[in-house]
Amino acid sequence: MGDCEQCMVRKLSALNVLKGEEIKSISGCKVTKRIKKGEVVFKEGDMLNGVYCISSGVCKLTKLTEKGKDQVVKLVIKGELLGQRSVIINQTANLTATALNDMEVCFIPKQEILQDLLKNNEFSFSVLKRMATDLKEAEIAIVNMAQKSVRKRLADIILYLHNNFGVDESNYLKVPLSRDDFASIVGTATESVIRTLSQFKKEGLIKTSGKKIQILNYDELELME
Amino acid sequence: MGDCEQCMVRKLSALNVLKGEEIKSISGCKVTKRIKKGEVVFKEGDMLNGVYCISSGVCKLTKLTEKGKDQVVKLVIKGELLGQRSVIINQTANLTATALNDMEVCFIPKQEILQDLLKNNEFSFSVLKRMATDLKEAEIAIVNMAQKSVRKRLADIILYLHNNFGVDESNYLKVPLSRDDFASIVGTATESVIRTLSQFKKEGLIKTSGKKIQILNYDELELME
DNA sequence: GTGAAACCATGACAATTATCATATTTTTGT
DNA sequence: ACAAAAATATGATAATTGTCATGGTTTCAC
Repeated sequence: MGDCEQCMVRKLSALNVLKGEEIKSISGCKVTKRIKKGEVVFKEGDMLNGVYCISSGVCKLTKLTEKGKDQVVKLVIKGELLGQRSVIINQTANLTATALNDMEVCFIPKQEILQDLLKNNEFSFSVLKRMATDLKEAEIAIVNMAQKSVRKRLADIILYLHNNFGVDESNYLKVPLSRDDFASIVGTATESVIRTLSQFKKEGLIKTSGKKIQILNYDELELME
Repeated sequence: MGDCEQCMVRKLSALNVLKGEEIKSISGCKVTKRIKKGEVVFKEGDMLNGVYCISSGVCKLTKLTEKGKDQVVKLVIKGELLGQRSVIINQTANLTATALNDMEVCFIPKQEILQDLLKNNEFSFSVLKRMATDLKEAEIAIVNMAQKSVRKRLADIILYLHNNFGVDESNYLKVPLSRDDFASIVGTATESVIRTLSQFKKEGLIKTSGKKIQILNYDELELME
């Protein structure tokens, strides 16, 4: 149960602009939770009683399609808030949040956040800016989904994982995604992912070891049309 | 040059929560513009000096892909603000706005909006709620792009146009989209749109007259998988 | 009104992606 | 360590979608 005032993660998030009093208040009512890999933080349709500030770990936000498949909409990382949108518009969650590795999150009750939003203009402007950025990214995602091939979308997500989540000591991507996860990010069949990764291997773009992936030719992945 | 205080369109928008003083100030500095069908309001990459409040007409927001195609991200209608995101995060426009029919818009300078956002908490919370809703819709669009067939996406947009923009006296869709526009909304080739519309005609789902489209079987368009 | 330009339509074919079947490998629980 | 379960891999084939070519229609400026 750390002190929010000192928390480095908070300083990365929209909560960074909160003042002493507000932070003390959050410190007093927040609840720290550990979430294991594969566990669900909240589900599409849940009414959220607060937001989650991610301290460590990575989480996927998915939406269930009519065919019963999951589609990943966004990967979320330390320093981002989960569930803020549902709290702001007071609706049930639009997406399901599932941990991709072990996570630590701080749960902050809804009324605490709403109170700060209404009182502290700098804070609501800060949340507004984050949301504007999220919206911009979502728009880009729409265009990519609509216009890029499965092959290119898969190359893109590999590069994205490399750039945003880094590599381990032997240069393999850190985030452990299954072929199924890749499929639901790219929006394609699992077999298509497997086939395309095999193709990438043949072309010397990547190499794999079990489910781990290492980039061999960054530039060509990026330049792929 | 109407008076914003009385403006019904403003009352539909996020500007509805502004108070007397603020509205008078906007009334004094806003500029009303007429934009003809096909004209560009602003272009991807432009630095916007304000936001546009749409009084009448419909406009498409597009993004240019690497292949040089336009992808429609959103259709925007009376009562919505254009360019708010760019103004809030102080970046160049991410999308191009083009009039689909003759439009009337009110241009409100950036500093006016920013000043109100920083001073009036109710206003920034109102904008925040709108943006949260936009984000939710964008997420749904990502899932639809990823998971639905061209055939279903085309059916969806026809239903959307019917529900949101209505029909004329002979039941044809009011918004005049070309096959090209449909293609860049659905994210497919123009020929695929034409073919699929022909298919819909054969199946008795729609009928056409020139470029105008009329829905004959709403339910089946909706139930299509 | 008329000719040019833009738009719509369809065929033929190629490329991409999905689906189903069936091995093989890796991971996991005990 | 070992069996069961899950995940990965690959082939065969079908369905969807894209591309190129070509011709007919509508729209619009003059």
